[in-house]
Amino acid sequence: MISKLDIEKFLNDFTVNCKSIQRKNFKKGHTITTYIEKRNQICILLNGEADLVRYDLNGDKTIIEHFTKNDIFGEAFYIVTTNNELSVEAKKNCEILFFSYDNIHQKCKSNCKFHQTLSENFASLILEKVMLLNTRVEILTKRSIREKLRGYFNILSTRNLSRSFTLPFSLTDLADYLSVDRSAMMRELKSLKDEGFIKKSGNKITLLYK
Amino acid sequence: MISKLDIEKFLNDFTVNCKSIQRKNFKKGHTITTYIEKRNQICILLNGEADLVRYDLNGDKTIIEHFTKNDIFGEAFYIVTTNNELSVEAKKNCEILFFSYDNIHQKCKSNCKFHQTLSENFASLILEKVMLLNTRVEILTKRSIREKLRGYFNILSTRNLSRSFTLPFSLTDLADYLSVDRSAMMRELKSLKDEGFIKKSGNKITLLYK
DNA sequence: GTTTTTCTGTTGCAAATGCAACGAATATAA
DNA sequence: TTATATTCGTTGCATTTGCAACAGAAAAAC
Repeated sequence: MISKLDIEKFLNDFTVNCKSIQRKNFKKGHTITTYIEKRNQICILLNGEADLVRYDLNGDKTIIEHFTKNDIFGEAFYIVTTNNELSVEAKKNCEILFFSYDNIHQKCKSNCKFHQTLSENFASLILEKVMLLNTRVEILTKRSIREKLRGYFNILSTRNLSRSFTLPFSLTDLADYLSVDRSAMMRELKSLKDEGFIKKSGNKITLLYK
Repeated sequence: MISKLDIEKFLNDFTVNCKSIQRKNFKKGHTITTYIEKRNQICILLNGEADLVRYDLNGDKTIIEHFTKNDIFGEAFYIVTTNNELSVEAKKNCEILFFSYDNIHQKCKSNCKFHQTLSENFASLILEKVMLLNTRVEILTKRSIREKLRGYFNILSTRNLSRSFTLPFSLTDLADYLSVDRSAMMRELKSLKDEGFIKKSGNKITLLYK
């Protein structure tokens, strides 16, 4: 089963000279791609950080997903409706691998080894995405900010095999990830601290009770 | 690309006598499976309806996913942590196909045609799940009940190629799907109706404005 | 056909959340 | 190093949302 890290390994081992796979660079702040038409595009973020964002009719911006190194994304995963105007924005300088879902299982003319490996392991790659999405849904379905925070902290704690962990992004972004108001979240963090459930210094959290 | 409907076709065409794929029936109200240990189990709901539910520490029940005919689910899609106690409950009599992720790509000894087809099309099956989850996340990230309702209605309307559509489940379940309080949602539905955004009779909705 | 259960529609009230705004602290760019 | 932008931490206040409760409608079970 291929993991996120293995992508890197394969890229190092085999030169990508296959025409159906493209590699591009984007500067911070630029738009990497938009989900408008159905081109079945799939992208892998090799380096940098990017957000999948939605702009509401009233101009409000919402971060739907946050991508880090080796994350997989693209409009191929979305049912594009006219109501959604989704785009992926580079939060730092990004290096992206583009290819199409349609030719993923086709034999590559240049007999490119990376293409072959990608095809063989595509299922596992998506499976990881499913797991991430399931985690996100489980947190988003919690009814209160407190429950969302505790749910997310528990996951981070389990992942880290420790009661202490560092948040993978800023508190501002955390509020976006949990889809709650930042100040309300800060208030709740303070309560959790005051009531002795967590210890917090900057972005480092320690769970005190189970 | 295999679709949900094709599963049915394959089941009709080929008898499933492969040992690594099991078929079981469950009566309404019974537990189909639990996500506790990591057995990499994958299930396909052939008939009936089921819910993936979570029981909180205080006993509250939350519906995380609702499955209908030919949906795919299972603990293989979850990062199981000790904090989650997830189980799948039959809401109606259910017929389920069980198999393991581990042996999905292994050659089946009985040379079973279904197994082979499943293996070849597994990626597409999961891809559909990703799309469903993305839709769900997009709705859950909306900040107000009104926005959630409008977002969901827009999706149903687009899917149906019409401004009128029937909700795929009860209003009680809709509240669960949107992860909001039912009475608060009813209040919001009433406002939407009173303000002329929608027309509603029972479970049939018509969008009046864009 | 009758009983039992679930679902719908509503409301008053309490509690949680979002909004706006601010200075201080950090981080990033020039 | 200084200037500029972003993030953090906090608060008062308005609004939304959740909770509890109930009666009638509809659906399911018997």
